Amino acid sequence: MKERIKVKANIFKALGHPTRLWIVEQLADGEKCVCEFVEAVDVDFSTISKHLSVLRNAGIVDMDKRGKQIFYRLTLPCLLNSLSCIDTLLNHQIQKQIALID
Amino acid sequence: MKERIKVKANIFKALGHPTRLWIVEQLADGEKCVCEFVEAVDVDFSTISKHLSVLRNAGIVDMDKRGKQIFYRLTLPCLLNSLSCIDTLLNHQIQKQIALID
DNA sequence: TTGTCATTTTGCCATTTGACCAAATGATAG
DNA sequence: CTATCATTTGGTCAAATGGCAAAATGACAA
Repeated sequence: MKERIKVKANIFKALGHPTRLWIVEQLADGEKCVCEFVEAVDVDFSTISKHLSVLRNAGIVDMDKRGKQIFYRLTLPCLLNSLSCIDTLLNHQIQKQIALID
Repeated sequence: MKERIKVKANIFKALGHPTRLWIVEQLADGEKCVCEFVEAVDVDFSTISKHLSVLRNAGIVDMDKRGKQIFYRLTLPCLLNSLSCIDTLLNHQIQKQIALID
């Protein structure tokens, strides 16, 4: 009961960083190699690796080693689709921020 | 695009703390007074208050002042219902943890 | 109005946790 | 062995957490 909510909060926490959320969204299309992430983001190689390990520990992604490269994929592809309410919330937030600028 | 993902990550981050996630789940039934949270959790009044402000800033809850008390409610009640995939993920995680103990 | 109590938020401080880079280590292909 | 791809470790700086005390806010009585 208490343990359950901790594990669940940990899943959300893992998604609660722009770079990690971006990685997860990239994986919506299918698996990707670590090197692809590194090319696209302007941070150190080790930083991406660390973010991937956070996602792994939260159980959001799985890894698959093939040859020299390591490929990551979502453990549950439904993850992003099921968050439509979060998107509604997001749109509210964006509107609010725009209102603040005006 | 980049701003969008930051705001979205912030919503997840807000949900990524056991106490805050617990609060959000309590609000599934409807609005609650701050004092009700404090009674149920063994932390300082100010700690709950701060968690509530994090949820407010993320746009997850709204507040409503009535008399001496302040009532909080979910801005979008769909929030909890739409997270079924997270629950599946959670069950996987729980199973994994149980497996580690055995 | 003035004072007081109850409810909640804020400010300040100490501790912990998280993020990032750089260097070191591990694993695998050629 | 060497080169390549990825993770781990160490150190440093920023952010999050939580407790305590003080400040706001509103209700209510004198």
